[in-house]
Amino acid sequence: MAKKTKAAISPTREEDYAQWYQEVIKASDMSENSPVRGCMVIKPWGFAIWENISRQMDAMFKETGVKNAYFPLFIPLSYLEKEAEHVEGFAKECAVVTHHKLEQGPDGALKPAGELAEPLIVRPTSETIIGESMSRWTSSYRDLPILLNQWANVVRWEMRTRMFLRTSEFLWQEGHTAHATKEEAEERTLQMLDLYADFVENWLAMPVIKGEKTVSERFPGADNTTCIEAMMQDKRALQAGTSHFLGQNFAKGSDIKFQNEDGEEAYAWTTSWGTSTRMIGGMIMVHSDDDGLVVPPRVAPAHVVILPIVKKGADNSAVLDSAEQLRDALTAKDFHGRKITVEIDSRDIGGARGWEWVKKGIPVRVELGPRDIENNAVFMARRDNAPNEKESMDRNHFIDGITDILDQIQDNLFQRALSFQKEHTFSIDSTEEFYDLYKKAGGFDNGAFVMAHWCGDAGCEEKVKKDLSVTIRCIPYDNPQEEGQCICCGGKSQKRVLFAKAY
RNA sequence: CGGGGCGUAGCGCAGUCUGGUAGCGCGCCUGCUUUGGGAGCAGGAUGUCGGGAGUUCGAAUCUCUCCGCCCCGACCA
Repeated sequence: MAKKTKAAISPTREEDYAQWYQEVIKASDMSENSPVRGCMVIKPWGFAIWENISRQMDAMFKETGVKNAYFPLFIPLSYLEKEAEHVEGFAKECAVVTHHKLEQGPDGALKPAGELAEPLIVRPTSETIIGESMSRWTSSYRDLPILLNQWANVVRWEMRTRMFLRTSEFLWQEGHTAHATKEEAEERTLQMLDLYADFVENWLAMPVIKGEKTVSERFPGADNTTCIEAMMQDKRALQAGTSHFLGQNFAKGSDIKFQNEDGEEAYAWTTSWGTSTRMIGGMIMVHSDDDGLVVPPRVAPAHVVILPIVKKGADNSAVLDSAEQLRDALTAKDFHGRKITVEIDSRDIGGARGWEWVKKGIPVRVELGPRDIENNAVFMARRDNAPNEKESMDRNHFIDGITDILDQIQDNLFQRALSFQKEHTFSIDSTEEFYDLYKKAGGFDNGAFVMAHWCGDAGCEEKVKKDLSVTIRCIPYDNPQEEGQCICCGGKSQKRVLFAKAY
């Protein structure tokens, strides 16, 4: 008799959320720690999710006229100094290259040699080096706008790292645009924010709240930072993407000038916007459960796993042939621009086989044995249902309906996450109630998203942060103008903002 | 970077206090029996005990030092 285990992942979310997160990643075989501090190895199952994310986002960017380019990994140290706030924001966490070769000492050990005249930093973000190019490419208003994106790795020497959420090196895309007018740049900033929200909601099935950062939370050097914030299952917020209106700050720093229609010299208006492998961390924390990873079908590495019921020593060729035919019938179909991807796992390892796929979060599992073949049926389980919830289905119905099933799972995951977010979002007007809610927050229960009034004063923002470790995640666009009193000082406020504990 | 915990087989851990042959469970390999949701029995393989230095006849165990991981903070473009 099999041992009874309630959940495939130990500890459960409730028992130890941080540890659960680590275990989900390990059990799903997405990634692992590397020998390099703070850097992870992304394994095929994890990288396939990133490939699906980047393929789709890339197509969406291009639909808006953005073109891809590539800029160097190394940035001259002096470039970082071009924008004052930018230096302040980044200098402390940069990897610096000071030498260009190694020499073997008498003891055989390799030592850096050949010191560089000017040190290079490994890019933490590329505004400054892309700005340098843009300044040379821009002389007339006819050269604008410049709409660029690059898929790249960046390095930020973080003090505390967590897989996918914050690693020293991470993969991302960074868009950089330059425009002739302020209005056009602001429009682009919001256009990309909307694109991010669209992608994250429809592909990662994560509901988000769009808004603007407060001054203290802005990107260093930006005039405005917009973001999308999502709620994790521990009720903490995760920023899933940002889009910045940089004003003319970087244009002035990098000398991005052009002559306008009146023949006058003007600085360009620039934007930058980015999303990273951090989205995968968010996806894990929004959808996964105590049985492991749950991946939305649209970004899943594979959609279906077929588990043929094989007997050791017996002639399994009929079952295996039937499995291959089923795979061929499924892979002939398209699902949102990608062929249905099918795995066949015919290992003879008993029930552990099915659990492995549960833990990997594959959307659909299909058992196929002699009885099913006799009845022209399949035994199907969905990852958005309990692991033991399975149904026998007519094989042809299954094949014809597979894209509908996947769409249902995708939709179900989104609706589930949306309900969760709504259930844990409150409007609060009483300071006491606000403090009570967050004072007991920790571990699995980090309170809620709270929509509360804020007077706009940085001191109030700071006080709440100091008292409760709760920050203003954003000033949501969807919140209406309304009279109210600041949750901290009682001063006048025109709008509710989003408070939460954050990752 | 501050506080705490930890590092022993692929994974999870005991052994460390009190120095004396390297252990357990799972996994893996082989065989037989099983098989529609984490199988059973038997046999077997696998270790620079995180690295370095020291104390000692002898170090996983004691001392120093470095590295890494996890948690809580600070920081987080």
